[in-house]
Amino acid sequence: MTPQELASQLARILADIIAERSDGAERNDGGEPSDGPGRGEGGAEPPAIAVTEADTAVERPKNREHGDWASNAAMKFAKRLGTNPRELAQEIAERIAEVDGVAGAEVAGPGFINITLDAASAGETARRIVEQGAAYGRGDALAGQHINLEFVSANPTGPLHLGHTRWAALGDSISRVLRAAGAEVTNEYYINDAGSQMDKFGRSVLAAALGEEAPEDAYPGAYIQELGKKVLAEQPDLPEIAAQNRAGALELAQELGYRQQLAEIESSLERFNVHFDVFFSERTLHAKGGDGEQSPIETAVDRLREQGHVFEEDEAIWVRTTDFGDDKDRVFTRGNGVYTYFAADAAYYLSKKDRGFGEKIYLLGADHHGYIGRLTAIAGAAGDDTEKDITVLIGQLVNLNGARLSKRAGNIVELDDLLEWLGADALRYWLARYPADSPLALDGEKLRSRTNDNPVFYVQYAHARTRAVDRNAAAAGVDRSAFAPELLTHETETELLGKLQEYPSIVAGAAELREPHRIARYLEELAAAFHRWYDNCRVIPQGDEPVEDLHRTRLWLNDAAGQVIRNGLDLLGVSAPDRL
RNA sequence: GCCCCGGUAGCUCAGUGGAUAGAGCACUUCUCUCCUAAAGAAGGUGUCGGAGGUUCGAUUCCUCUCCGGGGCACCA
Repeated sequence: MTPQELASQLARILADIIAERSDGAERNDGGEPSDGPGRGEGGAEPPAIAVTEADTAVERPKNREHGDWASNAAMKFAKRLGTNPRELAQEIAERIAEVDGVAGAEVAGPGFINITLDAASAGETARRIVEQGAAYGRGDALAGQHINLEFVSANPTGPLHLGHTRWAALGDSISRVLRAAGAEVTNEYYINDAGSQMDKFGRSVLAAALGEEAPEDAYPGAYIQELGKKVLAEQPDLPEIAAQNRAGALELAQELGYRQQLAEIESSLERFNVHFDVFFSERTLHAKGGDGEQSPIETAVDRLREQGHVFEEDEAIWVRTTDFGDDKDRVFTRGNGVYTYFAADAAYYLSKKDRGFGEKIYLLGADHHGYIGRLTAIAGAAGDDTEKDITVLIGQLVNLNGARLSKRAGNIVELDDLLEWLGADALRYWLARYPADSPLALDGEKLRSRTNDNPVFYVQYAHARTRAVDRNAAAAGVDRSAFAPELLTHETETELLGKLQEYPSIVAGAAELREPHRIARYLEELAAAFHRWYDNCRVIPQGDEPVEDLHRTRLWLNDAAGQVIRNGLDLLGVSAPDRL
C-alpha cells in the first residue's frame, strides 16, 4: 500500500459518502442559488462535489503517535457537506479501516484521520523499489509537455564565474526533475555573440595576440592574454594581416577568440555535469536569409506589428509592452536604425515558440529581475498565454566565503577554480539545496568537510553504507531468496519505509514547483532514517547466528534505500559513490 | 519614487492553510569483541520582524508598516 493508493482509496470512500448523502436526504435547505445553465427546472440538484486524489493526499505525520499516514480531507469537506469534521472523519475512518492492508484508522484533533498500515503492506514497498530500480519515483504528471529551459547564457567574452554556477546547478537540476515528471525538456544556452561587447572582446584579444598594449576599455584578466596566444598559434600570420588590413585582423581575432572561449565554457559546464542541448547564437537572429530574405529580427517586428502592438515615436520603433503589464514601453529599433537588445529578445522568444515549445522557462539572476515585465510582455504580444507559456524564475545572488579570486579571470571567482577546490558534487549539491529566491552565503570549508555538517557527504555516506552492506551480505551468505515484509516491524523500519514511500510525491512536487532543493532536503531525511535503521537493525547476522528470512528481507530494504538515494542524487547531478 | 526577493533557535537555513513550528552546526553526556563511529542516542532554545484582516484553523493568504539585498536605459 503506497500513499498514492491510500489517497485513491480515501477519494473513493469520500465520493461514496457524498453520493449517499445527496441521494438520501434534505436537498431543500433554502440557500444556494444555482445559476448555472440548464438548472432552471425541477428539483434543485445539489451542486456536485468533486473529489480528486489531490484532495485526499495523505501526509506523513511528524509525530509517530499519529500513525503512518494522516489525512485532513474531512476538515476540507465537512463544511460543504453540512456536517462537522469529526463526524465525517469518523465515517471515513471506519471505512478506510476495512481496506486491505490498513491496520487501523482513528480520528484525532479537529478531524484528522490517522491511518496505520499493516507491516506487510508497508514493507511491500521495498520489493517494489528494488524491482523498479532507476524508474522508481519517475512519473507522468508533465507528460506531453515540451519545455524550453534557458539558463546560464553567460557572455562568451570570458570564463564562467561564481555568479553563473548557481544557475548552472539549479537549471540542470530543474531540467532533470522536470524530465523525471515526464516532460520533454530542452536545455538552452543563449550566446550573446552580437553587439558591442563582442567588438570590445575582439579588440582585447587582438591586442593580446599582437603583443600590443591593451586598449583603454579592454577586458581585464590574464585569460585575454592566454586567448591571444592561442589565437596567434592558430593564425600565425595574424601580425601580417593586421599590418595590411586592421579591420580584417580584428574580425579574425574576435572570431577565433570567441570560438576558443565558448569551447572553454562548454567544457567547464560538462565538468560541472551540466549539459546543454542547444547553444543558440544571437547572430542568427540578425542574419539575413540566403536571397536577401529578412532576418528573424526583421520578421519579428512585422509579426508584432500584425498583432497590433508596434508604434513609431521620435523616429524609433516601439512595442507597446505596457499592454501586457510591463512598466514602460520598449524600443525595438533605435532612432539611428539599430536594433536594441530587446529586439533580439523578442525574436528569440518567437524562435522558441516556432520551434514548438509550450512553456518557455527563463532562469535569471536577481540583477535581471527587470526582465520579467518585458519578457512576459513579449509572450503576450506574440499571442501566447502569459500565465502558462512563459515562466521567469529569478534567483538571488550567491556568495562564497573563502573562495580565492582568480587573477586569470580578472579577480572574479572562476568556476574552474571552484571545481578544483571543492569538486563538482559538493558544489552542485549545496547550490541546489536552497530555494532559488533565498540569498545564499556558502562557506567553502564546510563544503570540503567530511562530516555531518556537510549534507552532501552525509547523504553520499548513507549510500556507500548501503553498498557496503550489500557487499558484506553477499560474502555472509545473505541473499534475496526470501522476502517477508511482515517481519519489518522495528520502529526504524517503519520510519524508513515511510520515507521511501514518500519519494515519488517529493519528485512530483519538486517538478511542479520547479524546486529541486526539495529533493536535497528529502535525501537528508532519508539518509538520517537509513542511518538510524542501520544502527538498530542488522542485515548480517552476528557471530554464529543463522541467516534468517528477516535478514534476507532487510537486504531488500537496504537495497531499496540505496536505490532511492541514487535516484535522488541523480536528479541533483551528484554522484552516488559505492565507497567513500 | 516605483518594482522584485528576503526577515523563523546563538549560527546557516527548511517548512505547497493543519495537530506540540523543524534540521544541521555550536555546547554537555553516552554508544563500536557488532554490516563503514564519515554514524547513532539523550539534553533546550523561539514576540515565526511588527500591526490589522480573511477562516473552523495563518509562519503560510491579503493590506499596511519597519529593516536588509537587488532592479529601473533609444547599455549589452
